[in-house]
Amino acid sequence: MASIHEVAKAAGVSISTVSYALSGKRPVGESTRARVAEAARRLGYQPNAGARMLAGRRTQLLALTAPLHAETSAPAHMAFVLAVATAARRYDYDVVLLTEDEASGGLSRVTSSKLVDGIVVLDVAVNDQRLDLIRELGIPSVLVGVPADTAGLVCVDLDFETAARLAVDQLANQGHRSIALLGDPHGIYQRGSNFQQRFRDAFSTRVAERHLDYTFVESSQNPVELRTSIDSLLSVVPRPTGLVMQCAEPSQRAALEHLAGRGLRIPADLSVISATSTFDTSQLSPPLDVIPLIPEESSGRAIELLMAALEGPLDPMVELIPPRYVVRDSVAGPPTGTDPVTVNH
Amino acid sequence: MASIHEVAKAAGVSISTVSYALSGKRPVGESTRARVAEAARRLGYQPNAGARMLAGRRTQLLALTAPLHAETSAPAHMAFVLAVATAARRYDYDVVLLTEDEASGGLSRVTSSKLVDGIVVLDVAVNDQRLDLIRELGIPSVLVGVPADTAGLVCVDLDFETAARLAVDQLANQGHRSIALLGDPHGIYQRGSNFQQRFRDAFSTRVAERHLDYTFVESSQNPVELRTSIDSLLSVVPRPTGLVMQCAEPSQRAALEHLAGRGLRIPADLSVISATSTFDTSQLSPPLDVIPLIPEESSGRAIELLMAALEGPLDPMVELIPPRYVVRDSVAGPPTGTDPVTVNH
DNA sequence: GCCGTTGATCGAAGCGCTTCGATTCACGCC
DNA sequence: GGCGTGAATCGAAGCGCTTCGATCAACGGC
Repeated sequence: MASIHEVAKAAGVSISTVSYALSGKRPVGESTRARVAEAARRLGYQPNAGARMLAGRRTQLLALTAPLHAETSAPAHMAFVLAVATAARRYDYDVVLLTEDEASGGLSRVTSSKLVDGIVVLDVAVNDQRLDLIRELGIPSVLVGVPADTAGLVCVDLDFETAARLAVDQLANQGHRSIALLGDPHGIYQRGSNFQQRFRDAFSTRVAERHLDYTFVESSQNPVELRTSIDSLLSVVPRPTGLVMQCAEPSQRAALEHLAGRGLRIPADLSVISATSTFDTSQLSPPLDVIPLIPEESSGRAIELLMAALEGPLDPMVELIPPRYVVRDSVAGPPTGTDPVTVNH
Repeated sequence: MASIHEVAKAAGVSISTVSYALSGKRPVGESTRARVAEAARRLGYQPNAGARMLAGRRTQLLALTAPLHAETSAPAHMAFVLAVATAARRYDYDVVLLTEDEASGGLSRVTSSKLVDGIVVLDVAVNDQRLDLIRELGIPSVLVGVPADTAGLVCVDLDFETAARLAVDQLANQGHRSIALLGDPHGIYQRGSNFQQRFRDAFSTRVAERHLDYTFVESSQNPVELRTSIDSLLSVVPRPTGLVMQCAEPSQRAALEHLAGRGLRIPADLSVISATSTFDTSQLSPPLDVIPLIPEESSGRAIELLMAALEGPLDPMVELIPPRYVVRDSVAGPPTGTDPVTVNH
């Protein structure tokens, strides 16, 4: 509750000296600085946020726009929201959460009332309605994700195309000739969620380049449908010997489960790679090779860029974070002809 | 970008008149009010947030503190965060997100810098470290959840005790004499998440009151462990004929799945109730009877109370929202002796 | 020894809004 | 006809901070 005046009085200096001593925007004598710092500490001084916004040019607040459809794969979203908030704090920024219905209205509101210094856009759709607004708002903004039209935008994301290639190549290099991709449920592609589409498309492109047999199936929350999908995968001829799972954690768990039930040993009978997963695959059985999607990484980089944009205009760009391939115990060469597999039915 | 001065000039009045015309805090002539409103609209006037905070006594900002441990059952949390933000907007409030590590530090910061008018506490632990701080902060606050010590606090939550009783009674009244509860994974109880404990404890109390045989097992993310738990449930003598699932959606799905695999028909062989679920159980097979936990309800009420607290001090209280029981197709009487069940092994 | 310099500090002007008197004007009453 | 009354409007004082000159003292060079 202490104001800058009280700190000034306690330290025996003027309020402007307090301001400079605390912000470091002008040199202040060492002893003075120490006295001010001590007084501020002792009084528990916290600059009034409103006054700061009004007088300064920074509000120390960021807008975080994340639709957060209750249905969407929430765990991953949550991790991103969390990561953005945490990263922002490293720069002394707090985050104002803008959701769903308010997506566009909220952005104009917090922008024109000068509540926030910048915007982080999460859960970017391929054709996102928020983007035109972002473009015309002219306020520093960074997207985590890559929409169809990136003109005038700063985007950060994992390089899903490379990730897809990495997955394909890993299997191809081990000698697999027939591979499969277990993607997300239909609704996710349909909704235009950007990265799943990018991954899937790059995957099929790479598979063609490597001249592999390729099967794509969508997963499902419904275990019966999921099993049907997996069964249909396994009945493809030639049977896929490599599987990439790019879907939510429960689906990956359920898929492993079902594969085990079908008598398939991983990696002896089937090599499996978990792709763009935000969870810990070392806890699965077997621990899966994984190309992780690390929310802290993309979000952290997004905040870095946003902070740079606050200093001065940034050129539009799309920054893709190189994926990593983590080896565990789920990939090997394809089963040899002399070691035929029995698939339970 | 228009300021109140420009609106005043455009409408040919003083800035104070603009302020009163827009806020309605003093009577303004009808024609004047119309002119002001029109000018504001035409100029796209949005009051400067900082100036408002500084001059007024409201910041129109709420702190939302939600640990959001990345591991915790995220989907439900997300829904609550979303619901709070949405409810706040109905009162023209925005929400500043405070997470994890920052839980306490963040609260002091946004409070003493007068950034926020009030606090919503989510994901309350039985013994939550944030609560002492909340108590001494003396700023309007509402918890969604009920901690062990509610002294001096305003809490809102579903009445989990009644929900538990409702579930037990529903089965007991149908004639079931042996029932089981499939709870959350061990870690959740251990972490002190409040409502799961309350539900479990009330459940066992009620079961004793109704003189039923009772089995409790924890669930697991790991499908193998989950199945083991369920198997151990089913081998209890007398075999439970009623099951209440109070765990995350994937576990409920997996459990149903496994039960079907074991050859148990629902509700013919086993009656099942889904409790405190935030998802749509009508999409499961079979559609489950459910005692829903509705984030919009608790969060909405929390915001209502918080708004009341902003008007004037509220007496500490614990407001429990009565649960509802939704009938679908998963509960019937216990199997009769003449209709013995074969359980696959 | 005087002046220009430089570094440290201060004073004051806002930032854009809310809010509290004060003012103005039209009206009706004695 | 003067005055009280009340509604409508205005002016100005902050809210607590940042920031831009201005001031001041100490110092070295001539």
